[in-house]
Amino acid sequence: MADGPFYQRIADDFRDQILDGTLPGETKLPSEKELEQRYGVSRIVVKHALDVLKAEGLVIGRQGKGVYIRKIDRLVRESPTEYSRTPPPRPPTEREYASNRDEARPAVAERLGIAPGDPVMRTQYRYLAAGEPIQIATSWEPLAITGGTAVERPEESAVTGVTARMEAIGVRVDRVGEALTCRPATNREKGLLSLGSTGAYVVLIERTHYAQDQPVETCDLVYPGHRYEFRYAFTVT
Amino acid sequence: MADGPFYQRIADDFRDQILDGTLPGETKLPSEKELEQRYGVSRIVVKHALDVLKAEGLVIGRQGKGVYIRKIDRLVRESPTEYSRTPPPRPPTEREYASNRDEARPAVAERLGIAPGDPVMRTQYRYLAAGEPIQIATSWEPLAITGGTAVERPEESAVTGVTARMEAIGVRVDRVGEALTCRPATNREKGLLSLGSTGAYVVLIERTHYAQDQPVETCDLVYPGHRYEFRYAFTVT
DNA sequence: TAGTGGTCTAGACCACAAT
DNA sequence: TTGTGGTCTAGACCACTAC
Repeated sequence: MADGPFYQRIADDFRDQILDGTLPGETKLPSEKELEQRYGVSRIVVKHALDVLKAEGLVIGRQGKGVYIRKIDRLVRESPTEYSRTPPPRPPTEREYASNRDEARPAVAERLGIAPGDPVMRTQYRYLAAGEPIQIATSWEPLAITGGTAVERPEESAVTGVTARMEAIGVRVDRVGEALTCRPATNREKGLLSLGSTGAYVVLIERTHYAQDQPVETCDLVYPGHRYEFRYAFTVT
Repeated sequence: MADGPFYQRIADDFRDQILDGTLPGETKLPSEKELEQRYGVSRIVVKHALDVLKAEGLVIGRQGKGVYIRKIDRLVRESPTEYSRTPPPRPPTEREYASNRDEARPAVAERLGIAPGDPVMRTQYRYLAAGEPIQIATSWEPLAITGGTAVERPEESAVTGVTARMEAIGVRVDRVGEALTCRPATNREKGLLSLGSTGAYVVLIERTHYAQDQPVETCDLVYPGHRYEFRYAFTVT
């Protein structure tokens, strides 16, 4: 068999069986006592192996019941081939939001092509489906563009959607860029997304809208990583 | 302060500092002994906290030296806005590959719109930069399409790239779809990508090429999740 | 009440790095 | 030699679940 420490061998055994579907979601793992006997190690080694799997988000411990394989039923984020100016109907989600004037942090300033400290409108969103949070987002718009207009506050405008709102003030969005990365969730994200304390990683999409190569809005979209699949479609020319 | 168990409080403290950049890459964490005293807990609790951070891929333990914050220098995978038929020059990477006739597994068959067990050409790739593996991929093509042609074996053809090879046998690729997910690495992937035993998660892109809505090739692209950023660009119409 | 996992302690031995 | 992290043991107490 494999060498390496016992706890890794145990974790490796289960990880591959979980990932290849041999052990489907909601399956109960053998009890810690049984694993001690099966592998001939002490309880703490078994727990260490299970802790690894928990931290990877593959299993969930339920006190008094057992350790269960985490069920994965991925939501799909369809990325539009073309970002149209008439956005498609939204899925049945609730939305919480709040807008505040703010000064651009350096990272945001760079994305918006403005100076750090320049005034921006920051809007924070949280999307829920069936009462469960499924996405959070933070958007920044330079007040140099929207300040004083009818669409200054994104969610209190007559029209919604970045392209449509910009269009309403004569700014024609012609390009959108997305940068997607994957990382562990911060404590704030765990709280807002109701993620467990272990095995929580998120997918972060940094999205920027441009009008003639000038950024007019940038946004951090944060998704629970284990719950989503991201689809992109391209046309070959 | 936060409540919850000590090991989580410790892990939470460091996680947020690492993610917001307060603690940059290659920083050495305080020694376990020092953390014991700082938090007033036993060594095993400190180790548990560090184990959580290791499993999340945020820190790396170096025996005899200390625990260090993992450095992140992300490679960028630029996704072409339009998949052109003359692919852009490849980055300076080496490539290993092997092609074999195979029978389609059910999951692959479904992606290719063929029956399970139908003959396919399976090609496995591994890409290396500066000797380090940075990506692995597995491609499947129905032999019903390429069998007996000059491009049957992808890497031994005069032209490379799916669109160009298909073009050479009169199949005109007009659409490409990608589905991106994030998950822990399997043992096989850890081996092929030289990933450490802990904190290893990958980004999987399932990509399919279509010609008139008929799948002509499908491919699993596997990237080390912590090392990559994925960019997508869209034109607003 | 019995079985389960969750947290924590005290201590041992090992491998490796720096000096 | 000293300090570091890596692995493992034996055992305690708690919280929760099921019966």
